[in-house]
Amino acid sequence: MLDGRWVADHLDEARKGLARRSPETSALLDAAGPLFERRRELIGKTEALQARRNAANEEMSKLAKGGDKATFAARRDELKELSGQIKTLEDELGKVEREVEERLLSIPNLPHATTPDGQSSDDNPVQRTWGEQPSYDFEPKPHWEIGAALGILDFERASKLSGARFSVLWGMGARLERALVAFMLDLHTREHGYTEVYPPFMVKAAALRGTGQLPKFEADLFKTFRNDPEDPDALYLIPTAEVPVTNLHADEILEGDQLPLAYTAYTPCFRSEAGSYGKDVRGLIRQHQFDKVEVVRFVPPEQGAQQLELLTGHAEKVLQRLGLHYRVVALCAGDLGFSSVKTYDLEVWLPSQNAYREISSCSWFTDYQARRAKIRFRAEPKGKPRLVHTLNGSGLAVGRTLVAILEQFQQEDGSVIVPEALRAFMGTDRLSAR
RNA sequence: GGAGGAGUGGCCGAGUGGUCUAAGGCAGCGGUUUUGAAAACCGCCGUACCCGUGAGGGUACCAGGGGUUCGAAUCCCUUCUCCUCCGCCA
Repeated sequence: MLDGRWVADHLDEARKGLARRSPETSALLDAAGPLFERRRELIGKTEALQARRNAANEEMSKLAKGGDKATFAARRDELKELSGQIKTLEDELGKVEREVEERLLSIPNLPHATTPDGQSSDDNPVQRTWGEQPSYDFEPKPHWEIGAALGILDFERASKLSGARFSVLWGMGARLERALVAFMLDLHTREHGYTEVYPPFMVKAAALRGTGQLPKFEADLFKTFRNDPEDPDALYLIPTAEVPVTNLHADEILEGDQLPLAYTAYTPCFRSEAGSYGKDVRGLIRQHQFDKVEVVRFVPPEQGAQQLELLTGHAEKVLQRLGLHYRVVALCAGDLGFSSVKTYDLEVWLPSQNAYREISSCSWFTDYQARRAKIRFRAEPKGKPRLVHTLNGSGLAVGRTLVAILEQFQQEDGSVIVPEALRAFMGTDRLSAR
């Protein structure tokens, strides 16, 4: 979340920044100024009375020992009155603070100066393109046809088990999924310096609040409960490893010389995607459950911008090693994720759709997540704690990588060439129907 | 799931209603001493927020929330976490 104090002091600047996302967004600030003033005022009043009570307590302590019952009783009655006033003020202050907090939690981050203007994904400028767009002297098939013909992809049985938007991988399909996870984790740990993490796949609401999924995006999540759907301790299935991995350091003060911290994690991801029905109804592109290898970095604020380039490069390396043609776009302000100030999407080429499709999203959150999750560090051993900057990116979405491999490396006879980098894991250089 | 026990500052640990601003120790930082080091001694040593240009002042926080009281780390209720034993179990 944004710094409430900064927002109160820079309302115009904040409003301008949010307006780059959308006009409605900047309206979220309208009540912020007066509310913050009210908070200040209440803190002043409350603390003044609390100070009086503290002073009186000392006196009461002496009176209690002195044995002057009458004076004691008189003072006690006065103080009862004071305590009542304090209680009222504290309750009021609590209400205002909760309201400030609630509002701040639903205000998105301010787009970075280098984030391009624009309203939708159509306005995202292409930064660079890697590799040659492959050409085929036959009509390239969609991955679900290729997968069905190879006997490795099964949506009918998945539907029997779990309904729409689930999939079953068979045989070499399942193995390819596993190979991709292992390949990606190996690359990031051995060559890019990431520490591998295996986190829980279910988290508390606090973790989701820390990274920004809650309170605004509850509808996109799967929530679990035992008896009571409103149970405040109910757990959610993670929509991305970003959530458990970023929150690993919630409520911590890190030492400056530990930074940057770099973690990579494989997890399944669970998304309800309530708003997206009708899109990508066929195939593996949009599923309620999918695998992803994520990379997450905790860095000093000064390094945020350069670390985004570094992290994006690490995600790109996966595609490069696999030989998959892709491009990089910069998300425009209107298309930017809630917590991000700047995001690069990697888009892989899908010949059957004659389009580039998102396979990774690499974002810089400045101190927005760190403030929510209270992730701080000391630049100097004795220095004041400061908020870190967090970044993360998919490295990569595994299911979509599998899709890209099937589609880009498909052959006219229905077989699929296995990329060099995966052959040791797969034990073969080609997937064929038998 | 059942029965017990526990949750204090980076760590250990004292503290069961009023010198409250949490004893003491360890670790850490600064200094004295020393040719240097160790040891010893002295000092410092949490976080957030509010007021103040500043020096500084104030408030809150002893797992979380609520309550009793003039006053709570200390009593009561509740949630969570951890430990021990029993049951079940990949």
